[in-house]
Amino acid sequence: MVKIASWNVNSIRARLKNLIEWLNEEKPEVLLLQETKTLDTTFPKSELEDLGYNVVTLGQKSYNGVAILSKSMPEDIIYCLPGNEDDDQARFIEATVYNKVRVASIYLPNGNPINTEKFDYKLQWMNHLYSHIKNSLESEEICVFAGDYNVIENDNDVYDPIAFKDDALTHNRTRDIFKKINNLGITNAFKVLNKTSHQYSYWDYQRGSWQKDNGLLIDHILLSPEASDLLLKSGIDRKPRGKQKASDHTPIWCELDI
DNA sequence: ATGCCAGGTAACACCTGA
Repeated sequence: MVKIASWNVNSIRARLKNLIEWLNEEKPEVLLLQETKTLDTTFPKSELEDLGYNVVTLGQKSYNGVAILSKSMPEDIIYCLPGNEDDDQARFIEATVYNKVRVASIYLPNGNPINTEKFDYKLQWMNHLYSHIKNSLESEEICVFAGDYNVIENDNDVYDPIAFKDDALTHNRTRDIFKKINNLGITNAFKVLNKTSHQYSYWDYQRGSWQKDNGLLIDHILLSPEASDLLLKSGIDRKPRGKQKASDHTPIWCELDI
């Protein structure tokens, strides 16, 4: 059994204590990180290596940043979304773990406000991701595309759909590309096993959103058919969001029969 | 319409996030 988790930590350095505590409790074999917000040179690599993880990072100063932690040695690492080589934002890293599982850590652009170049950038980035996933599926490998998608797939994934109309996370153009990705033959690891609606992975720091459960489901683990065949369990671990100095996102995870 | 909160950077204010 291999447990693969994804967590937007909102700064690896600010979250290191919480992260180490969670790794010691949950012991995932693989963790995909987003919004590490620091350069590769200032990433707290040795602290995580001390827990038995191999660490590969794509860092950036202040913003973005993704990483892969794996108890097996990551191989065949790519540091950019294929076809998007001109991107200057650190939002994608992918590697092979356990000799046969292709895992990608994805930090998809937020895209707000709509009707700006930020939204165009998001849609363009999503189109590159669609092409990459389409190409990857042709390999018939075990593929796990996980991360902060910044997509609210439907109105059951948001506490107040009215408040999020005209938002880049719910916009029809955003949802249309996400639907196209899912229609390639992808399985959403959380949703396929957890049918209750309004289960969230993100709660704003503001307005007491956590206390009121005013959340969003925007973190997703998407599986290729070969990965879906191995899916045992999945879930969202709400515990870290309730701690002191929490990230605004909480980990999402799945277990594969490997 | 704006700030609410949190993090980073740089400098004690401003940017970004979702």
